[in-house]
Amino acid sequence: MANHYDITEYKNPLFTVDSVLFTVQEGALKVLMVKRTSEPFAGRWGLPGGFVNVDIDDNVGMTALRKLKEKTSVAPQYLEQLQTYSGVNRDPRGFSVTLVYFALIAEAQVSTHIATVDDAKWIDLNKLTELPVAFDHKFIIEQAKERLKQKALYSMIPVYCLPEHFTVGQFKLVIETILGKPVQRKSIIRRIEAADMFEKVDEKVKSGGRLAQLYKVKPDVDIVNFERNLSV
Amino acid sequence: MANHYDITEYKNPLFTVDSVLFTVQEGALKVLMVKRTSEPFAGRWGLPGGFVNVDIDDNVGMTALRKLKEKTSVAPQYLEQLQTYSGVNRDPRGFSVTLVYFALIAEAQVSTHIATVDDAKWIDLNKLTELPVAFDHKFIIEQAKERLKQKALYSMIPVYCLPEHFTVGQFKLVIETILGKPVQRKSIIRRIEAADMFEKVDEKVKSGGRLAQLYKVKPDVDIVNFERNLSV
DNA sequence: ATAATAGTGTCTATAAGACATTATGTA
DNA sequence: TACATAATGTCTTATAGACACTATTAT
Repeated sequence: MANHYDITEYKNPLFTVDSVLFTVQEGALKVLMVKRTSEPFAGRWGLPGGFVNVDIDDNVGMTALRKLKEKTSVAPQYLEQLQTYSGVNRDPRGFSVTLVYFALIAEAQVSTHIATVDDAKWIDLNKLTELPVAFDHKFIIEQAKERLKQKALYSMIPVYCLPEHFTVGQFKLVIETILGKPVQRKSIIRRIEAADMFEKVDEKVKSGGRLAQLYKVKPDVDIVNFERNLSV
Repeated sequence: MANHYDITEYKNPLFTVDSVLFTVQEGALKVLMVKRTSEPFAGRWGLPGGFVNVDIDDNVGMTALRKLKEKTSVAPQYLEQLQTYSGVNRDPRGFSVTLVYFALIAEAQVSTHIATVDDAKWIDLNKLTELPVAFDHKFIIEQAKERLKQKALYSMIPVYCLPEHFTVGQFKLVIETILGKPVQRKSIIRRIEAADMFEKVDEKVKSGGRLAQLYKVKPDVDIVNFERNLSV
């Protein structure tokens, strides 16, 4: 082919796909970390991820899902691209590029699986400083957390940390955990109504007081973005 | 090294960096396109970009800047990551990954340079359908445009399509061009004051009526995000 | 004086915050 | 009955939209 651009002339950067999978468990924001068995940073904890397998992955989103499934056994309820991190110094093997995904899941969906493996576990974001972490993953997790906090202000994505059926009280707790501050129950109810993403389940559950209405996400709805943030 | 992960075992995906550089010129939103001289898609128009040169690029942001500088001679006033696009079918050479940046520049900064080269030109977004475009770049440009519109609702980034000194009237025109609908002059003035990103220049310019106050961006300020969108 | 654009004043509309009130469950 | 949590009602607050009004320039 004339003018064919021969890629073998170029040193290709190392390309990997990692994911920051968040959940809310016992009123704490947690992130899934994996104990590394191979160099570099063997023995330290890092984000679940790895290399693209061009023979089985149709695109890099599938790489992220495949690697997450290896650790959790299921696909996350929410997945979007966060950012790409790159540099000549972030990996001792040379110039590296990591595409990082940002994911949410209900803890109950994966708790039994996580409990059975010993190389993956939920790390409380407030205890991340104590953990020996590989690469720049601590920094990446902080950026992912900021994105999550921002999105929690103008969208309902925190619902993807909840089980299929959930109450307003549970929703409130998840949002408050993510934001690190209280929000008005009334504001959440108003948004549940305005978003038109949710429907009442014909069932109520105990709550310590009056029975609480259960809600679920309507099938095949998209995330609604509000025009205003909750107050910061 | 024990457990060293040998990357030569893996077929590495093709990794490139492209940029969607927008400007506003004569009341129209335009994007910088480059005529491709090499395969694939030789002769078609594509986004400015190319392969990382790991010997001279410290990170992929520098790749984007280097490639843009080749076409415009200057660095854009605003640059951020848009998204990564990937797939086994988007490039005939095989599985490819493109990290796309999203950039803004004042047209006056580059007009003379663009005029001297014949492989790069500004394409009106409304005339993009007529142009033979390489890869999935048409789709990518549409997504970049959506991001720009969204950001114009809650931030002042459209200012990066303006020259160093600008009037409220010019700012208004740029925002309206990006959003494709009129906005209240008053709303812009309110945000200019609230953002605390701008300062008055001790100079006014002709406008067809009363002289218009010039503004400029304060040095080293960050972009302010508002808690509310302009109305959609 | 007239037209044109800049800039201000101010009323309305919308959605979030605050918080009192009512509802309904358990101990 | 006491208490706890759910759910509603409603007043306040903040900021954008609408638009009238004033200011200043050129012709």
